[in-house]
Amino acid sequence: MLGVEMYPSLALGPQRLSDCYYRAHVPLYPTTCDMAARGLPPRLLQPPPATAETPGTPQDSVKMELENASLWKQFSTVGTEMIVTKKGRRMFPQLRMKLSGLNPSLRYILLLDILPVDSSRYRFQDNSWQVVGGAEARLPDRVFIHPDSPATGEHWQNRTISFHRAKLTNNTLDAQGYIILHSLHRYQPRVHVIEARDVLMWGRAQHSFTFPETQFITVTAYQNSKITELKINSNPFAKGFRENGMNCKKQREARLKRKITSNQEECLDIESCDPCDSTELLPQSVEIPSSALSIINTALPITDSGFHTEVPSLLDQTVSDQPLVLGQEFLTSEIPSMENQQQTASENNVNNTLMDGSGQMMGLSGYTSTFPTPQLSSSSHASVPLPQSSSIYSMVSSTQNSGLQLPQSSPISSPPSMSTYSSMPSSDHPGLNTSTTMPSSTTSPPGSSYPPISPHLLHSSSYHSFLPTDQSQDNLSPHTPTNPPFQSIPPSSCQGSGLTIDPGQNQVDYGGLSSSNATTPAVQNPTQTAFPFPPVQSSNDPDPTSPPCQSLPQSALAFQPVPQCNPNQIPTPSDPNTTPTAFPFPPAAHSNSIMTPSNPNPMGFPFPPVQQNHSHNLGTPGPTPPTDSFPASQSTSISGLRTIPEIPNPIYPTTGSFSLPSTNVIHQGPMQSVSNTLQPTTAYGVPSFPASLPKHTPGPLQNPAPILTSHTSYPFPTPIPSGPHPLQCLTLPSSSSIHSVPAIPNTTQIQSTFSQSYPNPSFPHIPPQTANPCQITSQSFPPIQTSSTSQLLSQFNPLVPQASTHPQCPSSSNAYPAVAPTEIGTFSQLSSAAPYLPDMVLHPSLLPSLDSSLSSSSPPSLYNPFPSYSLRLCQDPRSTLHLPLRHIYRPPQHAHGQGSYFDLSGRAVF
DNA sequence: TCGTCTCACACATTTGAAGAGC
DNA sequence: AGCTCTTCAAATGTGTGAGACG
Repeated sequence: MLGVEMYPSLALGPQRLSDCYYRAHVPLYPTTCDMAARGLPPRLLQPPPATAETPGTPQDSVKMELENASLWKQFSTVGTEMIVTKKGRRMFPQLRMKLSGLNPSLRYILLLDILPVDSSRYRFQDNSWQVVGGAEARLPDRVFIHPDSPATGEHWQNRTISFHRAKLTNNTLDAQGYIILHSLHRYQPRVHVIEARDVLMWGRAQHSFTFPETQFITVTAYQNSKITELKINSNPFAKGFRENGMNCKKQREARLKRKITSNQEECLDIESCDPCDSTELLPQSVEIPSSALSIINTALPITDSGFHTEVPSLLDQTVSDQPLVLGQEFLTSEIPSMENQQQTASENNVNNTLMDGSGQMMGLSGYTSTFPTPQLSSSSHASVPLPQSSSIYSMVSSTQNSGLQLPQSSPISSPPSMSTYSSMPSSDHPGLNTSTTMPSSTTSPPGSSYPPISPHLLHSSSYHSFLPTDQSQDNLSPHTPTNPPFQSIPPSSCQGSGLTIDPGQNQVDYGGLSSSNATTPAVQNPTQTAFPFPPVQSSNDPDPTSPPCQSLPQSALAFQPVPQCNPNQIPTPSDPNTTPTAFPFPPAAHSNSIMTPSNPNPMGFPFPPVQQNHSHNLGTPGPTPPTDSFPASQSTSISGLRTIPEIPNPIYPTTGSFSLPSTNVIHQGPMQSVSNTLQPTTAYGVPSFPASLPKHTPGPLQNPAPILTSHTSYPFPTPIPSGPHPLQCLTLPSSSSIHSVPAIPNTTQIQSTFSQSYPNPSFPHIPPQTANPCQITSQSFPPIQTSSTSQLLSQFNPLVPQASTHPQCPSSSNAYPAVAPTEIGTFSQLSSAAPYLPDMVLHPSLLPSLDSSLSSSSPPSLYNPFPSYSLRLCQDPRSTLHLPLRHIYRPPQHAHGQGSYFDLSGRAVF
């Protein structure tokens, strides 16, 4: 799927990369879809189970470690909150990771996307996060392309990879290319590593990694004072708010007082107009401030605010013996190093070390006590200790499938180290559970404060990598609902979603996600679930509007995320300190393992656990490597749909289509079988839309389903004769996307938007005329897959065309909010109009700089900039892919902006 | 009334340009 | 002329609190 077309910037060179944003039009969910999404259980989203990996693939060894895992864990323990603003806000902690196992000589592109964990909306009440309703319509999926992309494996492996440039916004009309998220929703960042051997050959191998501890809830203002404290103490930019900072509470209050007093004085002066009076007043005014200060000083410590004395300044902290509530000590110490730079590896290490230590501290009861453990409704949840170490996971591991996994949880709970965190079994996760039974669940259990992160997620290291296996590609069609994997789904249950949800139980067989309530013990046992279930969910879905089946909801997709963490899969490193390694998505086999839902987050993530489902995945629990890597799993990838969906198999299916992880992918052919296996796995998997989608969407589904599947797999018409186009193969599994399935955005819109809005500047070279209308017929455009990435990919695929027609997909970019299926636009405009037909554009100047680019942390480029990659916009005359180019535009950007964003959504950005 | 969001604010950090020195 | 280093200003990032909005 990925190709130059998709990421033209890549071809162009580093600068371009940084500057360019790609917007794929992925239509927002159709309203119907949204609704459906809500209904869907999180599980649906599970990652595709890994199928057997191709043993030989190098990819197998690909590992990703979250460098600042300890910091993330600290936040997750409390319940990570990320500010989203209209103007865009960076994430903190930053996503910093290290990659290993890449072929040094091959080029890869790294993508970041953020998936909804569930279909719930949260509210911070009683010092905890509780589900208060269904998630809002899914927003257009956007992908942030690491500015260094594409870069060689050597490049990526020799430095810390940071996505700090990525920004989050709640502005649905964002034109900056930032990642659009809803406030008060829970998300899971996911990183994709896509092999780009050649411009034309992208996506041959795809790995997706997710780290449970990086889950967060978006907010427009911090809700939990603990998070505020952590942020202030950890983020260099917030240094001013530290106790010793000039902008700390004391100082601010003092200033305020002074201000007030001065104002008063002025007023007095004005009123009195008596100089004498004013002079007299001065003293008072002066005093006031001082007094205020004194008061403040005394008071501050007491206050909850982060500024307490408790929070030592960095210096203090290091010195202070006081136990930090949240492990502040650690943070403080860490902060400096971290922040300052972007991090040299060494620094990172140091930081990590520190962090780890902090993490441990956090684990301490002390902390936990502070933090309200999520109360489960009834029962208790075993508190889950934070798993600092991967080890926790290990415990979980393998269970089987479906798991219920609850058992797993048990293990988790036990971990001594862990702070008392109640971890909900993944299944428990409110959002996830769709089951009707859950209703209660929907209401978040009072106790559950933060919905715990799904266990698997918790693993710090977890990750799912999807290896694109051949199968996956072909098989997976994200949307294909019917796919075998999902077949299991009872009609009653959200049919559309491929997920099988046990209506009664709400379980979704679907892969790992599963969580049918029934199945999973946790689920069964309400108490266990720490997380409030999202109201939305399925059957019970309160939302009248949402069609039952449709429920597919994005949310479902969103949920998926968790799977990855499948404890089983994840090796739990014995050493807590060890940075979690992200593993590639577990092979299908894992599925079993994955699901260990129970395991709550080792981390103790406050978040309600995502369901993992995993049943499918489960399978492979066994081997869960220790935290580290799971190469193998990848191979199986298919299962992984979610995750990255299917990655194109290395092998490249003849078709070349890149299947998106989306469920669709799964469905496809071979996949079916796979799917079965996969489903369970899903840890993370890309949610399969298919199921849901198809069913729900009336029209589209029919064909669409197939089509969709195709989507995912849309082949790229690559020049390469042999196989499917690599690019095609790339599927980003946006879990969500899948759901969304979106309709393909209207090409017209897209075109117009892009071309017009972002005309050439970025791509001057491309001759407008070139645009080949034919290529991109609206028709040709398949409905966009749910997953953004996938969508993107799909879009690129020339093959896709058929899909385009899909009525089902609500496409239109317009849709952005939700597009009615009918609305789905054609891309006709694009085709003809497309300004960018260009065949190839070479940007010699740019090329060189690739590596050097961006990331501050990153060292100079190690390799020559893709000499071979000439900028070829439309390599394949046949391809319909031109579209992508159009999407690309140079972000308005601010100077520093680096990194590229892909907007998967169909909406035009402006 | 409550919850949520937006905005302006002050401070800290980062970045890049300009200048000086070699 | 070219390079390196330092300085400075601007841009950017950050949390806070007041106010607006529904």
